[in-house]
Amino acid sequence: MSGVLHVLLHMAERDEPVTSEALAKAMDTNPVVIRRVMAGLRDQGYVRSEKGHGGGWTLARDLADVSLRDIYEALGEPSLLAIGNRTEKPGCLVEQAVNAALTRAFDDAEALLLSRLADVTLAQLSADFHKRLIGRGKGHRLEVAHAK
Amino acid sequence: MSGVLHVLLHMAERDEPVTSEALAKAMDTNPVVIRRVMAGLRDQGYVRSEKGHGGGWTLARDLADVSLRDIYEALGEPSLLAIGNRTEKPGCLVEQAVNAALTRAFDDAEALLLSRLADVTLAQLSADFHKRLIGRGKGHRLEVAHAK
DNA sequence: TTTCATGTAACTATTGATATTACATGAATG
DNA sequence: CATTCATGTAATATCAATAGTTACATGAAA
Repeated sequence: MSGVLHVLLHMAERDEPVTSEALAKAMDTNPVVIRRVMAGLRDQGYVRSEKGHGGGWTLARDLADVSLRDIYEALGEPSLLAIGNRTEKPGCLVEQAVNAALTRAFDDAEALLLSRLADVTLAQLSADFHKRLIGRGKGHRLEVAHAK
Repeated sequence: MSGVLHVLLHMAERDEPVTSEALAKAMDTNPVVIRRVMAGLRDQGYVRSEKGHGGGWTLARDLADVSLRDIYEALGEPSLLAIGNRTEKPGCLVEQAVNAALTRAFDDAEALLLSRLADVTLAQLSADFHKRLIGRGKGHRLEVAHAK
């Protein structure tokens, strides 16, 4: 999630396509990992990919039209909470009582998180970034900001 | 978390100490795992352990005095969220903007979850269990409810 | 003094996430 | 039109965290 948003914002600062290799270097990972993740976003229409010379990844949507929740969903809605119920349909009544209470708490927290993510657009993140850029050197280019 | 609460409520239904072996069988795990987890709770004063014949684990506190958050903290406050920021103190301004937004959302969700856990006591869970018990066979004994 | 139970360190196994390798497809370039 | 560059994807490997196991020590009750 964090890494994907990072990548998307860097792409927004570019006119030409960015290769998986360049992104992988910046994120300190492997190009194939980038392709796997981006493939999901492409299938949902958030980015485009081009093969061959001058190819790579480009944004397919206006930043203002995409919320963090959109991205979360495009990533396949991975589980947000680190803990959960031991079993899903327990026969034991004790466990049923425990599950009921925990599920209530978990669901509420998850719902809040999702609504917070829905409140923030990529455009807002980009604006925040440009605000931070003022008064700093021009270290915003992908390769420079992530120099080894 | 789920498993620990389960164990504590079963212990509450008993007068004599419960052995790690009995609990392990019910939780479908190993006695040593039970001891490791319970040792933490004992150090925080929530349960007592006794060696030798007739030994095992007993509750050390009134169920009404213990909230789910207390148990969570006694377990060492494991991280609640499954996702987080890629790096903690990023030099990249893009990442700083991403982190700031995500951290806000994460912190809010975590705070809500903790407050929900603080609202529920073991006594409430026990009461819910006994309510569920009405109109059901007497399948509440540890070994019966968790028969293979 | 034997049995039962916890206490704990050390080790092993399992699992999920991430990374890597290998090869195929397709687009630009000279 | 062959070469280079880039993505697409399956198969495999690595790694770290969690859980489980073994082994042995301690102490209490029978």
